[in-house]
Amino acid sequence: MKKVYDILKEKNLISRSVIAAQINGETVDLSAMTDENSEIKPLTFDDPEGKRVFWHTASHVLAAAVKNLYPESKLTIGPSIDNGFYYDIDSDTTFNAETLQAIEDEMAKIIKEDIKEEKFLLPRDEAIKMMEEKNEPYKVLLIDRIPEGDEISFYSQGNFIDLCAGPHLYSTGLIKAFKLLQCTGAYWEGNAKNKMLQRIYGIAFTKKSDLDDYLNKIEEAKRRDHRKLGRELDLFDIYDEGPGFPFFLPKGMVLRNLLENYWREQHKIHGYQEIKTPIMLNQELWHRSGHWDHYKDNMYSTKIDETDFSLKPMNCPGGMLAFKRKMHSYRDLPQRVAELGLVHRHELSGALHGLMRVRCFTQDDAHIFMTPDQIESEIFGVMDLIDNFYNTFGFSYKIELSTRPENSMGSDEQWEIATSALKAALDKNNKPYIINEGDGAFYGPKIDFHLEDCIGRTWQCGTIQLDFQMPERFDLSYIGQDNEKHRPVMIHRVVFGSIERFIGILTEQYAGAFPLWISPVQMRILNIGENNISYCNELEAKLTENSFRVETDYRNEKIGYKIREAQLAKIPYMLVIGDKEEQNNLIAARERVTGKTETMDINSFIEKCREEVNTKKI
RNA sequence: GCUACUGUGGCUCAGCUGGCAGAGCAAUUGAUUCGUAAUCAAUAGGUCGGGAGUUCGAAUCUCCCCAGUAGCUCCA
Repeated sequence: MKKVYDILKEKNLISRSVIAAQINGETVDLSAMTDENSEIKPLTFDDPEGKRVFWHTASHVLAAAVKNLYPESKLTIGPSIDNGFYYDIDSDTTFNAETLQAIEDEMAKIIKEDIKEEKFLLPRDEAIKMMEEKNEPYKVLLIDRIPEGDEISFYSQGNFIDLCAGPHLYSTGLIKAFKLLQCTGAYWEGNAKNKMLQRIYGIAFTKKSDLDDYLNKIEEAKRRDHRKLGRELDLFDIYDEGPGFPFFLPKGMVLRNLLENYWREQHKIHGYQEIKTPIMLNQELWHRSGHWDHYKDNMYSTKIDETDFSLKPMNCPGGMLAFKRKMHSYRDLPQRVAELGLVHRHELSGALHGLMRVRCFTQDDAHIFMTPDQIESEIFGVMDLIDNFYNTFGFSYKIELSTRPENSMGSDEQWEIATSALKAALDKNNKPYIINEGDGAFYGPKIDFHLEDCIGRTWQCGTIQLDFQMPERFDLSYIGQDNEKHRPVMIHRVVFGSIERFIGILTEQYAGAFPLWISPVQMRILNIGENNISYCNELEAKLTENSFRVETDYRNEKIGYKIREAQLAKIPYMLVIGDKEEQNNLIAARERVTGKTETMDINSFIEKCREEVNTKKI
C-alpha cells in the first residue's frame, strides 16, 4: 500500500494543479492509501469531480470560519453544488451582508495559514461522543443515519473537526479565490415542517481571474432578465394590483400570437384537433376528477346561485367531458385533442417569479386518448414534437423522469405499467435523462423537459404524463375490435408548458433580440430628411402589404440618434432612407446584429427577409 | 407560506447620525433638417409602497399591512 500522491509522483503525473485523484471511478484524497498497481487518474479543478472536491473543501473552510466567529452555531451539511457550495447552519446570529464579510475575512485567514486537511475514522460510539461534546446535535443525527458497516470519517483542519465522507483538498491554501454570494433560509432536511436553518452560498476558484469572470458572467446574465426586458421592450409587465397575474402589452401580444400560430400549424400537421373548455366549472366535477382532494388549497373558488364553482387549475376534466360526449371506436384512436387552456393556481406568494411562476397561465395542453398498445409510439411522437419545437428556438434541454409520489391514486400495477412505458419510450429516444423518485403527478408518472433561464436556473416546460386514473374516474370507454367496451389510456402533455413561462425563457435566451420570424417589430424605417418621408411611406406600404411588421421613425432627430434607439429596441432591420436611396429607388438596410449596412432594392430586401422568416433563422 | 433583504418622478439611482425631496435617462415645448449607437435649450413630473405610532419636526426611528428580490418549500 502506498499514498496516492507518491504513486502519482513516481509516474510523473503530479503537478501543482492536481488536487485529488480517481481510482476505479471513485474520487479519493491525494493522501489516501492504495495498492501500488492501482490505475490512478489525477484530478484537477477542470474535472467536474475535481471541482466537487474543491468546492466541498471550501464549504468546510466556511464552516470553520463560522465556528471561529460564532461558536454557538451548530453545523448541519455543506455540500458542493453545480456552481459552488453552501453550508447550512443553525445559529443564533442572523447572517447578513456584514457578517458575511466577516466570515469571508476569517476564511481568508484560514486559507492563508494553508492548513492541512487530515482524514481519520472513528467507531460509531466515539464519533457520537465527540460530536455530543462539541455540541453538534445535527452531526449526531447524521452519524446515526450512517448505515451499519460503513466507515464514519472525519476531517480535521487544524482545530476544526467535521464529520465528512470526503474527499478533500490536501490543504486549505489551494483555494486561491472565493466569494460568499448570499445567505438565505433553508429547511433542515428540505422539509417545510422542520426548523429553518441559515444557508450560506459561496463559489471558489483556483485563480482570481476565474472568480472575476464568473462574477461578471452573473452580472451580464442579469441584464437578460425577462422581467426587466419585458418592461423595457413593451412586451409584458406585472403590477402590484395583480401579483402573479401578468399583463401582455401590444408587442408581447404580437410575439405570443406568433407562437400560438406556429403551435396551431404544427399541431394540425401532427394530427391534433383543437378545443376550448371553460375556465370555471362546478366543484362536483373537481371532486370526481380527484383534483379537489389533491389540489384544493391551490384552487380559486366562488359561488354561483348557491352552487360552488372553481377556476380550473388544469384542463383535463374539461377534456374528459368533451371526449365522453360520443361513443368511440378503436378505429378512431389515438385521438389527439389540444387546448390552449387558461388555468389559475394559487401559488405561494414567495414562489412567484416574473412570467416563470405565475398564478394564471395558458397551458398548451393536449390529451391523447389511445389503446394500451399505442402508448409507446404516442409518447415517442410527443417527445419528437417537443424536440422539434425546442430545436426551432435553439434551446438545449434536460429530460427528467418522475415516478410515483406518496399522495397518489391508483394501483401499484398501473403505476408499474405506466412508468415502464415512459422508460421504454425514453430509452428508444436515446437521449440522457435523470430520474426524480416520487416527483410524479398524483395520477401518473411523467417525463419533464427543463429549460434554463439567464442565471442557470432550470424551469420545467414540456411534460408528458401518462394517466390511467382519469379515464377510470370519468368512466371513459371505446369499442374494441371485439365489439366490447374497453378503457382507453390517456396522455396529458404540453410542449411550451406554459406560454407565459416559455415567453419568459425565450426572452432571456435571446436577451430580447428575437429572431426575425417572431420579432414583434421586424424593421423600422428611418428617414434622413423631411423630403424623404413620402418615399418612406411608399416603402412602408409595400412592406406591410407583404405581411411584415414595420415601424417608422420620422422624428426630427439625427440619424445616429434614431439608429441608437432602434438598436436598443432590438429591431432586426433598420431601413435608412435619404436622398441617395430615394434617387436610385433603393434602400439601405442596417442589420442589428452586425451593424453592417447593405444597399439594395426593396424587392431583394423583401425576398431576403421572407427567406429568413420561412427558415425561422435563429 | 418560511428566512434574509428591498421599496424615493415612467426607468436607473443619490439623499450620512431625523431639519426645505435631488440627478441622469425618458416625456413635453422651442430651435436645429442633420448619412449609421445620444444636437442644444427650456418646461413639467414625487403625499418618498400603504397605514398607525414616537418626535417641535419623519423619506430617514418603531410597529402592522402590501408588493418585490434571492433562496427554501411547493410547482408548468
